[in-house]
Amino acid sequence: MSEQSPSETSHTNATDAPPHRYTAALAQEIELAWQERWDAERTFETPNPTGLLGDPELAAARGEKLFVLDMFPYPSGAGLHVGHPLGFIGTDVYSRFKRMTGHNVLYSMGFDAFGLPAEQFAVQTGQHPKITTDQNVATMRRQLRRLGLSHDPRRSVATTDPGYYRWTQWIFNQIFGAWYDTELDRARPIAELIAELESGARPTPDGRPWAELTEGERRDVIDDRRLAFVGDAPVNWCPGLGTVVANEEVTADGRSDRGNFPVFKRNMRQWVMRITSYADRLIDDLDTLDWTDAIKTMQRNWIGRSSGALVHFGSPAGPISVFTTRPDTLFGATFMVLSPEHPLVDALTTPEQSLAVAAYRRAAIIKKDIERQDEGREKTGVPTGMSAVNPVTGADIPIWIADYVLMGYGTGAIMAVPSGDQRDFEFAGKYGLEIPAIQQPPATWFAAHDIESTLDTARWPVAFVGDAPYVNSSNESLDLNGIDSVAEGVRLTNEWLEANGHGEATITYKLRDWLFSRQRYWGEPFPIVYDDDGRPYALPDEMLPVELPDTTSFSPRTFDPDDEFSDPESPLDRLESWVNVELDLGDGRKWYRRDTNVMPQWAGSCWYELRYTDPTNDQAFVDPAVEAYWMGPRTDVRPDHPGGVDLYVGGVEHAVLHLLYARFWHKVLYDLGHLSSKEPYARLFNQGYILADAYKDEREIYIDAFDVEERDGAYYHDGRPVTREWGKMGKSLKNAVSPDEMYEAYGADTLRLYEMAMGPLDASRPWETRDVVGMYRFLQRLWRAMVDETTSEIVVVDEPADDETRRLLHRTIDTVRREMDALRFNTAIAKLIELNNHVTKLDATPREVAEPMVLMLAPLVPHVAEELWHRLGHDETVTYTEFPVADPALLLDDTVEYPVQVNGKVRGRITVSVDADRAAVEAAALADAKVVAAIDGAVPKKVIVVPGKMVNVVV
RNA sequence: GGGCGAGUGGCGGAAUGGCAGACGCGCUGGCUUCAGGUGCCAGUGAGGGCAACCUCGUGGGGGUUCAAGUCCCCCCUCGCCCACCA
Repeated sequence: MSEQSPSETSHTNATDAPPHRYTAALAQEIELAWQERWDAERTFETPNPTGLLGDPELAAARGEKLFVLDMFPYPSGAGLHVGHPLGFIGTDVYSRFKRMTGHNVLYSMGFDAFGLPAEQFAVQTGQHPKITTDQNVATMRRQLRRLGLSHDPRRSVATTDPGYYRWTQWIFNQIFGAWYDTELDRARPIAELIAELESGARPTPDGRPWAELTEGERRDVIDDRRLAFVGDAPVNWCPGLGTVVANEEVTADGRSDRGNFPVFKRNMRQWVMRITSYADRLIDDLDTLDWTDAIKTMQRNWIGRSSGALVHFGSPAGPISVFTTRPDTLFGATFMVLSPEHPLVDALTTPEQSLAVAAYRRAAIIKKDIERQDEGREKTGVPTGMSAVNPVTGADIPIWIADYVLMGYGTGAIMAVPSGDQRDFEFAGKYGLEIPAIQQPPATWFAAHDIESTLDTARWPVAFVGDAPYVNSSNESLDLNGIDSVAEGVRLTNEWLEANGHGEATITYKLRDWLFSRQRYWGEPFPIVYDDDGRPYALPDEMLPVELPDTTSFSPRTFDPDDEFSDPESPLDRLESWVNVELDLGDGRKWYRRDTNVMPQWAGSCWYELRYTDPTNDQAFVDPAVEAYWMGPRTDVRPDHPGGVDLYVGGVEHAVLHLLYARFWHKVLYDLGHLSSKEPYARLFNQGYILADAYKDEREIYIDAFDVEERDGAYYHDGRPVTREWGKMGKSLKNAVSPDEMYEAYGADTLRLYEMAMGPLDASRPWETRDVVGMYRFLQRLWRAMVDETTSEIVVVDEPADDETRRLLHRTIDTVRREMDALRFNTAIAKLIELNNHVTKLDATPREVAEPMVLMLAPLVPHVAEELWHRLGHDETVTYTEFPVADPALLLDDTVEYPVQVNGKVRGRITVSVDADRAAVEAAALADAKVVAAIDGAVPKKVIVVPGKMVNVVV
């Protein structure tokens, strides 16, 4: 039975739509069939140039390499909503487009599956996190496949797979086995440091010959230099989570990023990575990256490089160093302020002041940052009773403590220059401290503050900051008076400080070293054991991976969130039989204790893009030739191209954490000679978010957004008024739309098309379910233009297209190619709809238009495009079919229409030959009846002709 | 307080300094239908006019230009990031 009769149709179809209309049911049928065929034919497998996935001939035939990457997801148990795959659809469209324009595209998807949520879910349900994680990964793979994403399935990785984290541990050992050579400005293997120490080329810290050091002393010297080391340093202890966390995971109000528990600064022995050694390179190499300025600025601010000077002030407790960006204002430093946590506070406090100081310190420590903010910027502090000596004036200046000076930045102490710093100015004003003028502000400054020009600072409303001549700024050997440049003042002061041993120019960073250990279960174990003296040893490669031991006791020990003095306890500590291990590390069999920390969740995401390139390699984390092929520097793109992924798409929320850590690891691996690329991500594109309305009732509780009714601009739920707000789509706001609903109603191609059409990829935009139907109608019109809805026969004709249609086709090809290349899919879609709307009006669709139209749509709606391509008589997948190329001859018409403006307003339009010269265009414009009427007899002063664009007559 | 970005119809959004509002939603009218829906066709920035057309119009105010949504200055609003960083 090949034909259906009309009568059958009306009985079998409740909606009496024609039997072969492009409906949701047909879309689903097409989509599932093609997804199966792609799998069966291994359509999206991408050849490497060599190695296990190597096929050099196919790789060459596919064309130029292109590596397209998504930020890989965390496989949560909640399932996807339509907001999640926005970026994935974008990269898929781009990858498919690039395959059709002669590129060998690496495109894969992995899962960032270690971390707290899986563990917390496991604790709640009693299910082992491995089980729930595997289930979630499987679910997510299925959901992503249903969208038709063209990933190479062989290259998918999960960070929790021992075959993957074996290499995460191996990289850790590389970092552990490296030190930073500040002269060569790169990391080097620790063996080279030992060789230099042994030969005497590099002196030991205390100058004694290497041979005279005991074995223990040697280990201390070496361990002190490692890029990954166990340090006893102030860390962020979060009792509520039962683990320490990195600075980057602590919010501005001193709470944990996850869980929102209080975080306390405590000294503890923890793993630390020396990311600060790379601070300059992490800033400087941003210039070589094709990233948005917004993200680059965030990274620069986070690293927070500022140049200035360390100045040493004499005091009864010895020299106190302060950091300042304005050493030139030293003559105006009339007091000094220490942070309440500063180690010298006790030594600098007189007995008379000790009660007041102790009370203030206690209050400062208890006060949470959030309370400090509540109090606004009102400065508080107490004097210690002692004084320091200002090195340029020789004057005794009082030492205060105040909580506006932070222990975590600079040296935790400042020189206070009240006339040149607003905070110091406020503090001095409050406590009646001296405010000598050291610069003569310009008249404009006084005018702006509406006061007369005076050096009486008591009448200034604010401190002065900027270039202005110095006054009161000289001693016997340094004279800044009259100089009106801050840069020059800084230079002269720094010279003087260094010459007189009172200080030196220096650079300070906000970036701290990276706290790398966590007292949790669901993470990568450290490949480290300790001997009886507590010294760490990296396990040799052949003992990797150190598998996460199976246990039912994976709950972390958490504490009362406010119990600052609790101590972390790793779940792995409880596994005595795993912790104690007998090994031969080249020194005979001995007992060791394993490290019981796990790595932070960021570890696995620091290098996953590298593993995509060579996922099955069990000899190396990546074959150097494979890495060089996919990620090597592209000097053809720009001379200082650092290499890396060609396009990385993800949300802006990873601006500092993941993107900084991954760059750091990549640079270490580059320094150690394992990589050809200096950076992991050459180009970064931040996609927007899908937003949706969310509604709260009177109790401020979110209510299901789909039960809300709108009446006259107000919103109601069960008849009661609710308030509308705006947020990211998600379960917590109760406004998530599932992709399954969209497949059911329209199919995956419509969903893909809608997400790409709703706006530019980098902009956030609101989800509107009712708008989706527009793209569905477009696909129906497309289908109808090629397939008879009653008979399912192809209705494309072989007669040539008329001239107008052909020209429109080629203009569309020209634009769509450019727009897709620039990731502007929304405008590409608009052009394709225009073309289709034109084709719809023709009596029949010419093949010469139908085929390129299908090919142009293939990246966006791959299933329906494959189906139409197949029905048009092609056996091969569209995936590697060449994308249409516009014929330049058809981009220009024989005639061109010019709007004619009179004084900037359009008054008429003329049509002239495309090769009419300026004079001819002008003559035609001035002859146009409407233009003549608008000019109304006046003599044109000037006629501007913009060739191909327009004419403007000025009268 | 600092940095970055954005303000265009009822809505999402288009516009290398050169015809503002492409494309889609919604809305209005029509065709199809017993009907509803679906589908199709046409119209749709505001105001005026029977009409051809005219006037106004891209957050507000100034400026540059033959020409400004676009460039410059000031202001307002919103979003994001950082925030007593010495």
